[in-house]
Amino acid sequence: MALEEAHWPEELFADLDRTSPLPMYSQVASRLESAIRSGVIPAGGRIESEMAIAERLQISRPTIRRAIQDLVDKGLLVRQRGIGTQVVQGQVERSVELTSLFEDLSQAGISATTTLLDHEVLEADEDVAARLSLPAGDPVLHIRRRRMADGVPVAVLDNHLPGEFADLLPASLEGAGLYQLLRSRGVGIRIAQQRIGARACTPDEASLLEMEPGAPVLTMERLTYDHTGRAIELGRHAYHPDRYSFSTTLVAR
Amino acid sequence: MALEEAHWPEELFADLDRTSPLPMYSQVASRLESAIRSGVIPAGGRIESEMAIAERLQISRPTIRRAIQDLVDKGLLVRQRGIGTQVVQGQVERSVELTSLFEDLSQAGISATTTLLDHEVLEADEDVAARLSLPAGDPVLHIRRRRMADGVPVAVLDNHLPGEFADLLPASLEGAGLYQLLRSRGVGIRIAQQRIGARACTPDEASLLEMEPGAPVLTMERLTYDHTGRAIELGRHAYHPDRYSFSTTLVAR
DNA sequence: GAGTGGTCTAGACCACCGT
DNA sequence: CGGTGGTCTAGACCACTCT
Repeated sequence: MALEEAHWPEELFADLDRTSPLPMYSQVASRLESAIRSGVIPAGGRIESEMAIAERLQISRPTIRRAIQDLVDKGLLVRQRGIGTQVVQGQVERSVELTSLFEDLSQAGISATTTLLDHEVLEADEDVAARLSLPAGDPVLHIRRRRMADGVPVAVLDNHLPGEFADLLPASLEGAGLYQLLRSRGVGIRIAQQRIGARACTPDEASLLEMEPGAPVLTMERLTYDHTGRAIELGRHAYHPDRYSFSTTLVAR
Repeated sequence: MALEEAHWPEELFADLDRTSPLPMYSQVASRLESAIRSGVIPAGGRIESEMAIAERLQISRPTIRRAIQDLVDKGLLVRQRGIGTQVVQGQVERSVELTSLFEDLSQAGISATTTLLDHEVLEADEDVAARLSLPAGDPVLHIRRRRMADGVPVAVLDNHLPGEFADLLPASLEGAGLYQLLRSRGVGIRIAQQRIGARACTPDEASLLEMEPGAPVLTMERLTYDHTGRAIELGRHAYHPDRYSFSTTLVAR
């Protein structure tokens, strides 16, 4: 039985721009990705070989290879030596990148609002200090917020940050996401280690999230690092499980 | 203030083997990783430049670059153009790769045992069929298991697989992990899309997991694909939240 | 044997950072 | 300015699969 052959419309790579600040591998990957997501290249179908694409686009094989590898790492493509490269079957899920809850909601077209519940500078206890790679007793900013989506409470967010962020204004924290504020100060989140679990909600959370006391909440503890590898933020969050969940896609190397 | 300089013991890369079936980039990466995890290269410290390592090891820069990039993707290193490459601060967490619960437990030195609760061949309903990319009505194997760790119940695992796996023996399902059985049949899991949430447990789950009725459970729905991109398994699992949680580390690209 | 992806090489130019 | 990582090239050899 013959595998589906790949014949792509010529326009697919029509607007590649060698002078663009975007790297060529990125341009090729994004065009391939949209062709896959739109079904132009069908699920289960084979794509052309690396050499064939390289020759067609007049781009070297390593560059094409990198574009394809990026999509393999995203879980859209699968490769087999001696066979070729195929599109993964089944609908492709848009995976959660490293984003904040605020950005997740905004991107879904949902208006997110925030209520600031706590905003104080404390001396770091041993646990928080160790997580943030600070000496115990150093000042840390502690904030606690409630996040609503379209008027419905979704999560209670509890965060600790190094003392130098103590000047984050309460007003600004109600108007934007934390990562957004940090980015505007030149601090980009690069790495996040997180642990996801569940427990019964506290009485406090029950009233904030408008749940029955003792009802389940989804919890996430997240430690984030910036582009220099420095610990920036420790978050302990509780989510209303009917209104939020975590999606990821894993790819074996 | 001077940044910590990197002077590595000469033995670090002593046993690199060009004739090994393991690629050079993999050998270099694993040695760098253990040097970081063991503290030989301290947290926050800078490593040598790509060119310096390449010259020292007599390996080309692209190969060294790939080794380093693998560790960046794992969240162990951070790179800045014009500056160099540094180790991320804070203790490095061993992140969850694409593994099954059974393997997770085994690797932690915990003895995992399984009780088979259900084992039947059904006609796929529309939902299951769509997820597995099968026509509705096709036969599918449905299994339900309870997983114990050191004699304590940890999770209830509910799975659907394409009908061709209907010959998986009940006995073998009690003695090994599902992925392990599939691998021994030549089916390797390559991609997993998963959604993690929480809810109150059912009465059935309460007795199986030895919990109070209505207590919170951590849930995961996972759809896995093999190396050819074909959907292999749909899992719906419920975990005792005091005995299991999910850890991941995300890296921005 | 022909074609595929997996690895590796030896260069090149660039953008960016520190001094 | 020299050094760093980011991108790109044009080859090469290999292991593997299908015919």
